[in-house]
Amino acid sequence: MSKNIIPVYNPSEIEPKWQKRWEKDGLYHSDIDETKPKHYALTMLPYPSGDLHIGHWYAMTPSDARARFMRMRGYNVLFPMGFDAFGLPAENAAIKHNIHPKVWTYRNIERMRQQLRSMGAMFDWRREAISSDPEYYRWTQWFFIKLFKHDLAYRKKSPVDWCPTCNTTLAREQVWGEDRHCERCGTPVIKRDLEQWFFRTTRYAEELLCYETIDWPERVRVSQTNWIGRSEGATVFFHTEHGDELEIFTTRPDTLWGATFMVLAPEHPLVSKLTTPEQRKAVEAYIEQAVRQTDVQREATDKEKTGVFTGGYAINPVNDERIPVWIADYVLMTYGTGAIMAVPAHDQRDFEFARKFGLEVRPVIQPVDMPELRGDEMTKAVPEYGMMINSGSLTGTPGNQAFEKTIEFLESKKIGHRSVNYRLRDWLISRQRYWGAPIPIVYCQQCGAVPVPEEQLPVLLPDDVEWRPTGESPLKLHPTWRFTTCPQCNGPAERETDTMDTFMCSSWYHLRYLSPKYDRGPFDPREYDYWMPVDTYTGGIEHANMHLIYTRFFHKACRDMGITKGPEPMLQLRNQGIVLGEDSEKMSKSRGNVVSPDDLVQAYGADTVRAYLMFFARWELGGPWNSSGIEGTSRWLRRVWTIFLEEPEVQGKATSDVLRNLRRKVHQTLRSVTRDFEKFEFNTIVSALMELLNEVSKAKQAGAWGTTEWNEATDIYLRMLAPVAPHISEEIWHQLGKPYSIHTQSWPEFDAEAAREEEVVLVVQVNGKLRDRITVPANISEEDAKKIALASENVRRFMEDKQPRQVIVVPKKLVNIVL
RNA sequence: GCCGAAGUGGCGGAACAGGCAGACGCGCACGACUCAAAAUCGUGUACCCUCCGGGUAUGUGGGUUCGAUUCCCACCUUCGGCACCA
Repeated sequence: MSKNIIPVYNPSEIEPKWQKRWEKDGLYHSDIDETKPKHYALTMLPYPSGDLHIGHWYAMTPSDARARFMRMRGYNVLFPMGFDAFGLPAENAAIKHNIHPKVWTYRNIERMRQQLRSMGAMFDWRREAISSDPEYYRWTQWFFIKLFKHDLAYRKKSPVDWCPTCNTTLAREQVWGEDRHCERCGTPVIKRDLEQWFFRTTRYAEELLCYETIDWPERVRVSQTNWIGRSEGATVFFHTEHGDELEIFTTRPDTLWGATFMVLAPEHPLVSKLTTPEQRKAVEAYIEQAVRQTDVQREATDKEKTGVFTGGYAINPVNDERIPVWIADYVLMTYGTGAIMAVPAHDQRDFEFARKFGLEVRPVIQPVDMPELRGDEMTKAVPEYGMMINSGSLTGTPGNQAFEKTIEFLESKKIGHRSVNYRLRDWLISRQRYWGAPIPIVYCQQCGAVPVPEEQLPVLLPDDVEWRPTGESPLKLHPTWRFTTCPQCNGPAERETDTMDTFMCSSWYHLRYLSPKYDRGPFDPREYDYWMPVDTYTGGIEHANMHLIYTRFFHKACRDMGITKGPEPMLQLRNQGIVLGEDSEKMSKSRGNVVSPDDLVQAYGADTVRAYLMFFARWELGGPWNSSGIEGTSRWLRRVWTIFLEEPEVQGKATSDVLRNLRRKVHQTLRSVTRDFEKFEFNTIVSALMELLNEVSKAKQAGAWGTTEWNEATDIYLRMLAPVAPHISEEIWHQLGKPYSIHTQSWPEFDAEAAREEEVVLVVQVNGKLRDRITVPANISEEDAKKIALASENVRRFMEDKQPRQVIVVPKKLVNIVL
């Protein structure tokens, strides 16, 4: 029975109340403050699809909690939010519902702003940036021109991946899976030969492999390293019989003497010249079918090798041998030089090809532990290193020197050199779609591709377009937009009608947040100097090889152009996992397993949803949703409410032991919660707070209410709760008459003395098996611990009068008696 | 095939530095309150046995160690990524 009647915990009343108050007071405004250390906490910005998904909550609320924690620890924290608002879904919705992409997008943004506000996150909305605003994409275009002027953007005709459903080209990173499907819609892509704009990401391949200055998860670093795909080897110059240079890349220069033929990609420019009249028909037929095939068919690894002899020959520069030149689709035009030397004895692919077409297999490497290799008897290639044989002057070179010696040989003869190749390609940024930032280039018959002068930016996206997809850029179909005059010669000219990949917009949004209204540059340099780099970046792992490579490239390119500073844009990265449906499947409307955060907020309140999202799984792993589990966090917050607000009948009667134990538990929890916030271990933060509440509740029953210890416990508890559940903590804080706002309070001070244990439970083992537990003073000596353990009746029973061979004492933990 | 992550009660998960396996929560069972139910509060809850007291358990099999969920080796399963990259 309580003395006072308190109102029930009603989140739907207190949450909007405090959200309005915080907004009105500008509680979460972050401004430059040189007196405090800064902390730029960034969470990946959402695409305005129309509804905030539980996945957004899962990504954002723990990030918010941690940003709040950092703020309480004395940092001046910037935690902004915005929208990645250009992109295909807007156009698809436009087509489906006959609504303008712009109207659709901005309507969604408005709705999502409301949903985001319901989280009670500490977003500084003054810094909101929307990538489809002209004042934003003006600077996206400005960056494009900078890259263009520094030779980091170029236009090239090349076979590119085309999604027939989305009617646009895709960057390589946007083509996924074994069947090479479109990242967005799942349609297998096809190849088209198109003039497209690229950024020279490959120029930064080497630097992108260095992660020394950043604290990023291993799995992201490994994934990027694999994506970049560095290979060390040699470039070697072969020649055709006609004297044309035929450059190849190999990772095994030591096998050069075993090259018995060469293979070119069907698209290789020298194919036509090499082909003899007798072979022309067969070669052309092969090329035609290769082009017709999808990449899926062509690049299937289990497919039998196919190819055609060109009739032409090349000269191997190491031994002047004349070897036949073939074409085959297992050689890709997009890697290396599109041509290889084939060494069937030591490369499995070349081996399969040679066997199928009856070409010579000549071993030139003899591993020590293998019987002598004979080309006509081998059943598979031998890729291991070994002693060089049949290799002219290098014959006899041992395996561990073969690579280096051959490179020295090539360089001294000037027929090749050491080189490094990357799997990474240049970033294709052209999109044949409407709803994106127009590429600010004008084509003039006299002057060629001319960048739009900076003072004329932005190149505005017209509203009156036909956005029905035709395979052409919608802007091309606009009656007037594309026609303009050349900024250089004033002659008639046409605008580029492709728009930019939206990953371009999201490569620099963290900079626009700094000063979204700034109009003298993409960002205010004062803000940049104070806030950058981003200290903590949180978001989905799916961006490991896309956004997170692009944004690093972008930063490094800008650094070299004098726009940004430092080696990296984001110092610390942490990824959350994915929340699956209750059926353990990916959430989707068609499966009917979508969890709506709005419904949950209505039923339980934002604080409960936040706490449950932190509690229910390890953040970096995610997992299936469990709708009954949320009852636990809901119950917990209701108990927090009554335990701290409801005055009990029993007061001030607690024994000193009870109070000492309460203090100890409070400070032990403070230690673990602090540590877990630092380590992004949100689930144990919530469980530690639940555990402490159980202790607090017992102390209350034992009469602790009203004591100094009780007041300290309340104060520390609410401060620790504040980042997790910002509304209820503010409300209780307020009702207890403490000064507004709890969110501007500092993080509690840890008292090591209070947290200290005076007694510990000593575990006693005999031969490693638990036989007794004895409570002893924490500062017991090893000798005494040993004595007490040996005196235990239970222990004596299992010792069977034997003498211990060894007694291991782990201070404050255990005694193990080994017989 | 290659690379990465993960396998712990009925379920989500915890275990900081090699030292009590299963914290915290869900679920379930029983009890209190109630005319009753909900809510709330309390107690219990890995499995097996001969239930006093033992034994067995962290995907599987080995190893190191007084002692292994934790370290090492081999393997299995699930998930994610890459895939003829010369």
